[in-house]
Amino acid sequence: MTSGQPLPHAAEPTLTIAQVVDRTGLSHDTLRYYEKAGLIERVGRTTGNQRRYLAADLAWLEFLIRLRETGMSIADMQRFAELRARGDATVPDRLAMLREHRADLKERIRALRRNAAALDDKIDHYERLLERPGSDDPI
Amino acid sequence: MTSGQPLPHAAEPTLTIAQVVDRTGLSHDTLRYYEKAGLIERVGRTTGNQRRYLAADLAWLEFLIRLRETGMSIADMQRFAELRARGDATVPDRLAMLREHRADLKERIRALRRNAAALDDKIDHYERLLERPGSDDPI
DNA sequence: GCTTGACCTGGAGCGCGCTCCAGGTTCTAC
DNA sequence: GTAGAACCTGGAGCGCGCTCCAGGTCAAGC
Repeated sequence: MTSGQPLPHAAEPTLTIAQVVDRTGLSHDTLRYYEKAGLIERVGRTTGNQRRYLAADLAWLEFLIRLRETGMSIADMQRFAELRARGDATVPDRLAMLREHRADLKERIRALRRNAAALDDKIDHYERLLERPGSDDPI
Repeated sequence: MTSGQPLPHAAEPTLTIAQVVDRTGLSHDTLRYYEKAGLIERVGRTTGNQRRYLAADLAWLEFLIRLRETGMSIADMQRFAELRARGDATVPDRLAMLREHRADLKERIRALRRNAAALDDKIDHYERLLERPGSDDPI
């Protein structure tokens, strides 16, 4: 039986801000901005006041990045982070937010696919225009 | 044989800016901004200097809206509009732009779908958390 | 003719999501 | 101990895509 759980009181490995920049692709400034904005709870510091990120911080950042990439605003991410900070009692609210975000996202994906199809048609039109020049060029 | 072509010298019907606002969903200010930015060629005016849009203007605006909805920047739309203004010789360039835009768009759609799937997983996680409270809540 | 609402212009302002800066502190390697 | 890199803070600035404003002109209905 291997030990899968972290040892209690074992010093958890931490990451400097530069390491988090490397792993997430976020900039130093964005990481500080997210912290200042309350998207991420105040990260632990060394005695010299330098940030040290835990694996859990990284996982949360990666989740935030996913929310951002799917078009969630900073304001909504702030709401979500605030709910999360209030603990398990807010799980239903968080679930509702995620479900709504997912519904929006899927609708946006559908709209993009419709637009992509229309773009395909426009491209076909231009291709025909190249083959048979002199036809009308409405656009 | 019905006459499918517009009669030469027939007064083409025109639209006021308010009518174009209604049909496109763009605001007065956005329409003026697009014209100032060169996205749309200077629209015809009445003797009193008020804009009158032609059906072709509307079609072009609708195309611009599609480009915008698929994430094209104003700067790229300006490039496209400029090529269009230079005439048929630029069709190959326009086609290249549209093909590249389509490739970007399809990649973004794929990324969104991946993120949507991950969001589904996260929602499943929260749903299980609601059913069996007390489990770990990593996020 | 008058009123009222639609329209015109140039330019300033705004909300978003960062990004940059100045000036100082801390850490690491030698 | 020291140099140089990494890090800290508050706050200003920026690029994008509009949006608003002031101060005027024009048009349609009575």
